[in-house]
Amino acid sequence: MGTSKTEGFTAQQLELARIARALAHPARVAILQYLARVNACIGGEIVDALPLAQPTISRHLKELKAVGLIKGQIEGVRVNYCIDRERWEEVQALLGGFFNTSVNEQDCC
Amino acid sequence: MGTSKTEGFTAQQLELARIARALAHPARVAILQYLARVNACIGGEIVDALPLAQPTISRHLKELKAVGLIKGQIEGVRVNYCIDRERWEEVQALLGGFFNTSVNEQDCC
DNA sequence: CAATTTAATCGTATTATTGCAATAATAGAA
DNA sequence: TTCTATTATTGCAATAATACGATTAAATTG
Repeated sequence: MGTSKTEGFTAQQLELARIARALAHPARVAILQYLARVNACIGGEIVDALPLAQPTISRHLKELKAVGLIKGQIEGVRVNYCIDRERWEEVQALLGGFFNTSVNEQDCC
Repeated sequence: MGTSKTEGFTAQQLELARIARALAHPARVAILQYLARVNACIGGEIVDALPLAQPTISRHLKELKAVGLIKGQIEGVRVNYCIDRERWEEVQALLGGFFNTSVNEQDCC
């Protein structure tokens, strides 16, 4: 049905999936890398840095904002975007915890 | 257009997005957690453990296999699934590297 | 105010994803 | 071989995601 079932899954599983989905597009990965690399908060130069049209990037920014990974501050005509460091570390910890789940040492198949 | 553009992005960005997409569903997160938790390789009990129909889970397993996070070994009528530990650690390192990107200390907006 | 600049939203087209019922495929058991 | 058990595949239907042109909104400038 195109819609993911939510009943029967834990809040953590849903949260992990939600975060992963936010990262599940090269443009959004690129945006985050760009914002992390540039020392200052950068506005619409993101559009110049990516091979996508402005409305499309605006959409991707919106999705990243929705999961809290970035913030946008209106500054006159421009908008300064930056990574939300607090949330960034929160997500890092969540994903780190997931991947640190003890995986059996010997491959079993 | 429903299809992500791939030109203009780095191989690493595409790979990260591909991995994230594999994790972008609670059922797939749950499957990985289940396989990580259960000490032995478990076959179709996954179907009993999740609130989804068998064909749907088969589909999710296929996607996890496609990114290499799990392996399936046919054993008679059953299939033993388990996490591919090598790939698991590879993905862990990739995501870890991504999130360890130095993010500016002071929030800028 | 009019013009400009920048970002967001709308409208639309196209493709992808999700889910399940039905069916097929495969291997072992009777 | 026939039956059973288990997993994969197919065939829909519904919804989500992606992309971009056109437009709108908001603030600044002249």
